[in-house]
Amino acid sequence: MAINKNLRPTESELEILQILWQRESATVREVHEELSKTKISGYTTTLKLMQIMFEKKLVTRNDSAKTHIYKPAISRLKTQKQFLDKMINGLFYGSSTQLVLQALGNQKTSKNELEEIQKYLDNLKRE
Amino acid sequence: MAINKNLRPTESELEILQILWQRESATVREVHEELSKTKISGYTTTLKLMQIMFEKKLVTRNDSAKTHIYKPAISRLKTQKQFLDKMINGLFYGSSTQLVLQALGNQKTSKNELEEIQKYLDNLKRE
DNA sequence: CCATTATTACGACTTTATTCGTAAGCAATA
DNA sequence: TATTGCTTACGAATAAAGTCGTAATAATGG
Repeated sequence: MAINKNLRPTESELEILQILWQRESATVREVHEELSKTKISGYTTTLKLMQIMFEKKLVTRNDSAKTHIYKPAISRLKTQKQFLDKMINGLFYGSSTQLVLQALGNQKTSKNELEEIQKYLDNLKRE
Repeated sequence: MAINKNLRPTESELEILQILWQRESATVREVHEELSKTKISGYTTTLKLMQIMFEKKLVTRNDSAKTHIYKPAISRLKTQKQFLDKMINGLFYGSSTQLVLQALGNQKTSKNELEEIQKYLDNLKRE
């Protein structure tokens, strides 16, 4: 009876969470508009997804007005960590260093960003 | 008729690929033994998965002998990159730097590893 | 007050992923 | 040669994710 399976958001749910994290809160309509910029699907699809997310407690909602207002119920950081860990273990043989090197190599990273990372590394080394 | 959808390996498929990348090649039995260390499922499940992976061209196989021998058909690096990119875009708003900082913060990283990363960063900056 | 529009609720269908049972064949060996 | 065991092939059941149609209801404007 689904007591409390540790829920990982699915891919579609993640897209919706991304929007909610950015906007703090949003209606189904607003989320759907945003999603429509990059993918096609019906309004009721978005609605249904958000209702399911509510049941899973991935979002909260204020239903005092007819048009409900949704907010994320899980934190962006915690979710990122969850997925990062899965990826490190599932694809990088448990080595976060490998993942970091890959990530830096893949993308173009600006000099400023590189220095930001170096500063961060210096701090880490001091601890 | 499934011409050539760009196939992302599923979670189970990734587990199998991990093993194949490590061993270079393996039989279904060998993969299954390895998987059994960390999860329970029947032999034919592993078999079926690997057959599907063959259809999807995620692996190749030598079926000249009765017991087929499987090899990965996609590279570890390419696959890591594929998933990294998806993650950066889908969860880190396109910023690989954010992902890197998160990853370093999450896990315990040894001093040696930190220095390895720094060396790598120095090289990157020079380019 | 009535017609129109927007919203939620709900159920059903589709597709993809995972799991396994069963049948058939081969190969070693008693 | 029978028997046993390991292998592949295949189909089907189950589960999970995503999609949408339809109905009911609330809100709004003439």
